[in-house]
Amino acid sequence: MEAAGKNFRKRNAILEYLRNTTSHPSAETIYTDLKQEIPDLSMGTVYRNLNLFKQQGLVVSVATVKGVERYDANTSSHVHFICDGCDDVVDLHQMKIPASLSEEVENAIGCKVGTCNLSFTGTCRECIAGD
Amino acid sequence: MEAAGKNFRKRNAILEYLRNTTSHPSAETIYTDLKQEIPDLSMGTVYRNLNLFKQQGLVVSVATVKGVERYDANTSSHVHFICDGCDDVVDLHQMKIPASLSEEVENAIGCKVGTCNLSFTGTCRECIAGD
DNA sequence: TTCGTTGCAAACATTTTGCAGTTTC
DNA sequence: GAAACTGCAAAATGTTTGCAACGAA
Repeated sequence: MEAAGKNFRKRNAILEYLRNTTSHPSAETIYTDLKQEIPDLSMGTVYRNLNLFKQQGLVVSVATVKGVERYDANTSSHVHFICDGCDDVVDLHQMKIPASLSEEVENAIGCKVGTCNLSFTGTCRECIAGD
Repeated sequence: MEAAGKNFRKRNAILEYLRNTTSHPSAETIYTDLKQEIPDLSMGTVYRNLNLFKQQGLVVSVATVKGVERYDANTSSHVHFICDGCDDVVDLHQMKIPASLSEEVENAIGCKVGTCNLSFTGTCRECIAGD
């Protein structure tokens, strides 16, 4: 796959894990889940690869919830709801961010915009019910 | 000021500091700056009071930039631009978030929305110039 | 053999906390 | 004296990194 690449089993497993979920997991969650199929996986590998993916633009960090970074392989900018109760991060695909907003920001302060992030926090339906 | 309150000198200094700036400082920045007028200030006090203010709704955390939380005494929801180069967080008062968006989210997934956060990341004018 | 990837554990940075001392009422 | 605030330092938490070992070309 890559120029001088080798031994990608774990790297690919981490990327696949992220591509097959919409739950915006933390490094810890990825590690714990993958550990079951790959017992000799280490946290260092998870973090190293997550940072690599971020550099390559394959993965973005969508939020930091209570001090913990959350990752997403869906890199197109979309809207999130973050529950203060259960820390769930859910996609709101039905809502769109007008691309024109980024230009508006660039014109306003003369910057170059890379990403745009819109998120809501509050209490999710389950946490309201469970009280 | 408060029911059984006492000895608010440092607490008030921290809150005033936040109210007199638009720079969205970190706990560390607040500590370092205030330390000059209050030499016997400690980080514990800064963190303890920031968390208290958050609980009371006097202060919000607007972002986590490179693992460091950033605070703002302007609790009305507004838009931010975060520079990847110098980590500056700047207000974009000219842009407004329609309040109707929160309702839209609540209707979409049956949650209760508390806050709404819109931010852009990229490179600020100074960092573009300085390269 | 060479070079990238990994496990492990130590290092690091940020934030929280326990405790004893101080201040205000 | 009671209750709240604070300094200090230790602890807790999340993340990064050095190093030796491993695996694929």
